[in-house]
Amino acid sequence: MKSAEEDAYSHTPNTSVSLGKSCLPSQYHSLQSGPTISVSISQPPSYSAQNDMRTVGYYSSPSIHPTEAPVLESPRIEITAYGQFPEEEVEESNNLPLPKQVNSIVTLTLPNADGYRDPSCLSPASSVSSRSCHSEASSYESGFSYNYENSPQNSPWQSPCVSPKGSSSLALPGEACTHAGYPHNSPSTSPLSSVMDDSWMGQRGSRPNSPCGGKRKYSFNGTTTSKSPYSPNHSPGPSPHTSPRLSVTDESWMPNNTNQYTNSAIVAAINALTTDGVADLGEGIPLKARKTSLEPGAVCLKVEPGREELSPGELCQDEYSSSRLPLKKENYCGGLLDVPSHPYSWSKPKQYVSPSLPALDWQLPSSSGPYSLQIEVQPKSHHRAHYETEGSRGAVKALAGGHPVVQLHGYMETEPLILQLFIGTADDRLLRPHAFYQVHRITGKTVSTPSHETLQSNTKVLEIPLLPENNMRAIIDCSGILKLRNSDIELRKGETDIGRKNTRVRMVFRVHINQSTGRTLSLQTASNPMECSQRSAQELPLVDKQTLQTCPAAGGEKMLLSGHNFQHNSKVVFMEKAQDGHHLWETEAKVDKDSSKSTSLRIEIPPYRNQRISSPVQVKFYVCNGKRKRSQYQGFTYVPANVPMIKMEPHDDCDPPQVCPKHCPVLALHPKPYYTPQVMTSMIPTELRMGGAYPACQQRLGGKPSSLSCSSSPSTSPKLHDLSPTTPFSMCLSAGPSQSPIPHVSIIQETPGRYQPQSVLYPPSSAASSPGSQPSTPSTSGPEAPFSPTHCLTPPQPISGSSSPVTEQLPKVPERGGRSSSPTLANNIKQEPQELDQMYLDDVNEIIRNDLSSISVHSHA
DNA sequence: GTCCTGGAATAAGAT
DNA sequence: AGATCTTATTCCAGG
Repeated sequence: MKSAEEDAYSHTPNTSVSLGKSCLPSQYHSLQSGPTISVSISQPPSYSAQNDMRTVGYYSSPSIHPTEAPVLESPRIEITAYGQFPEEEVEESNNLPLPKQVNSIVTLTLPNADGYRDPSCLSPASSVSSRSCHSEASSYESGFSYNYENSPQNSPWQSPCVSPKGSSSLALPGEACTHAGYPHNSPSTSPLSSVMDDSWMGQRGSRPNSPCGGKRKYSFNGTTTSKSPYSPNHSPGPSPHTSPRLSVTDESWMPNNTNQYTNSAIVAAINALTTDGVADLGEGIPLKARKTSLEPGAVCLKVEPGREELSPGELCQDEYSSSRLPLKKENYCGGLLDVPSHPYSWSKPKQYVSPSLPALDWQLPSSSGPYSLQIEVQPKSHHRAHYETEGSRGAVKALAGGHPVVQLHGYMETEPLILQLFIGTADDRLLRPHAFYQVHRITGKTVSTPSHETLQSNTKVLEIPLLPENNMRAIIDCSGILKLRNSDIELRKGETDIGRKNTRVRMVFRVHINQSTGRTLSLQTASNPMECSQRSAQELPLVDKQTLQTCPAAGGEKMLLSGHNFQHNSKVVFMEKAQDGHHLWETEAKVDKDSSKSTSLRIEIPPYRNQRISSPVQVKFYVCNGKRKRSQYQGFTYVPANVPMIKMEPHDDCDPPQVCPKHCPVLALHPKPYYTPQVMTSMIPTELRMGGAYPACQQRLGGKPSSLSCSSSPSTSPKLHDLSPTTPFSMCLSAGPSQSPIPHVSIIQETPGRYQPQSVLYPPSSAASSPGSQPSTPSTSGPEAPFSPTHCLTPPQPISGSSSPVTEQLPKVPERGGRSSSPTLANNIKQEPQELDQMYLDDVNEIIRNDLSSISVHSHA
């Protein structure tokens, strides 16, 4: 079977896929013996499949072509969808589960056969994990490799910001399998999947490692199979065993990349054609995630009745989700999930009625004018996230017991607001929704804070009321963290981050304040990083705080490190790396073992290798408990002995400002020094707002406000993001070419092994929506491209607004191709590192150095 | 019975 | 290619 299967995938030049509800299983199986996959959807979906349809439409779009696949030589999969929605109709087909078109044929061109399948990537039937296949494919395709070396922990912090180039043909088999296996989308309940599993993975171990085969053994039992495999509604699944989890990689997770017609695309298309509302319920949410909140038979996210009252923002941003919602509720969630009664009524109109809210990956300020969103009580640095296969592991707690607390200061209105919470990344790149973790709503007796779960661009967002009577303060005792399987996420098209060792997250809070001017002010703040893995939490040292940020080159000063898992024999190593990642210097600091505890280490700053430095030098240090048990890098700066205090600009790597700790205690306590880029970036919007254009160096310049250095939140940016209804985010999409005279801003971020410049582009509108405008980042438009347009166009305001100077929001360039589905995505293009040749890199660095230099000089002056 | 947790077994991956 | 160490996931069991 396996061999046959592989064969089919490997050698079949043309694959015709027709999705058919009833025949899928068999059809799919036929695959094993034949080169042709014929899956037909003969039955109109009885669920909302807009997403899927959209996806399909996207894929079926004739204008889209895999950039890398030679059409003539590529294997082709023809999807004959009966009842497929035309792309244009998808959006308005909320209530049109039935196909408006029949026999639409989607022809997907795959990379040529050779590259199309990696011998090592076995079919689902094989025991080879798709993950490995996929991962390999991804890396391979991306042309990058993860260099964990750069980080003591091999951290994810360095996940490459590379967009997949598209064809992960290698993964095709697996994905195809996966999807084919769940033609009906109802991942969680689809009996088909069970069938598939049984027949395909029966040999596999209980551990699903791959999306392809990832199924728990218990799901193999025949009972899992439901009688009505095809209808989510029928989802038999009373038994939890029913599809414990399906591959997260369902179409919903697949970003649509223009140039990614790979297996993923195909699978996505297939799924789209066959998926029912269930699947897309959590379009971005892994089945399991949905499962957590579902009762048997209900395959959906915790969509409470109140869900209907999606915030405008949501509606706007996730038009698809909003459109789907009704269906979902009606079909699957109605009455199943009730929100605990709370004083706060979710049905209450949301305060932020702005049609367009900033995408989750946009960098927003934590304060503006009188308003300031602050995390009064930080969450513990460790929180073991639960898998979909596990029960909840409870709400995130605060270090001193209790739960995190967030408060909006400066808000004097009487209108309640909504506090949004989602799980963001904690690496040294721009804050963005974490691909491998999702916020998980906790309910129960112990939860005092009402919450409401929504979905925004594939990211679950918890909405919590901020009430004036509570002083706009909210106790976050309703938020847990769900871990998605790496293999599932990594298979998502456009996803460039890797899950392995990418276990740090931050809780990101947002609030949207409607101002009298009619504008909406969006503020955001992020918590300190939290380690979410069991092992890491137990073994890896973690530095939460450091009492010093800088010290004279002579060293000798004492610094107290606060954190976790410090050991008696913990070592603290200071080191310096060159831009190319080479170690320039490394030395061990003296640890005062007598005064050190598991949560604190007192060390003596070692002298810098060069006592005659004329300018501050950025170095790093980490705590080491032994081989492979190192903390993340912590930033530190050596300053010239005779230079008392300098408000330095970031180094080439854009590290945080080097402010003498003694002069800025707050900063000194700041646990994470590596967020400057975000802040800097966040500054841009203001510039744009003010004048439209901003100098390329503005980020560097603007990023240094003292407030920044003392900001309690790494992700917090000092600038205001004033949203105006008239300037919907979407406008970025249609932003006139006349804007952004200087659309290109470069910043340097540390990446594995070296410092790499990142480019943030604010291309003209045309570029934004034009695939071709994003040469280096297919993923940019990829994952969510299909949705983006809608999203952007959703704003009630005429796009004319787009002609106005770019949005005030600073669209952060999504670093994770698959993540941001925001329309802005299209506008913001992050050039992939690989796109920059060293020469360019050098040039950029040089320029920045010069700028910084001069700035420093001015500072001194 | 459902949550929460803490631990740990085990497979997949990385060295 | 095999051994060994890590990390990711799944399971268990107790409160």
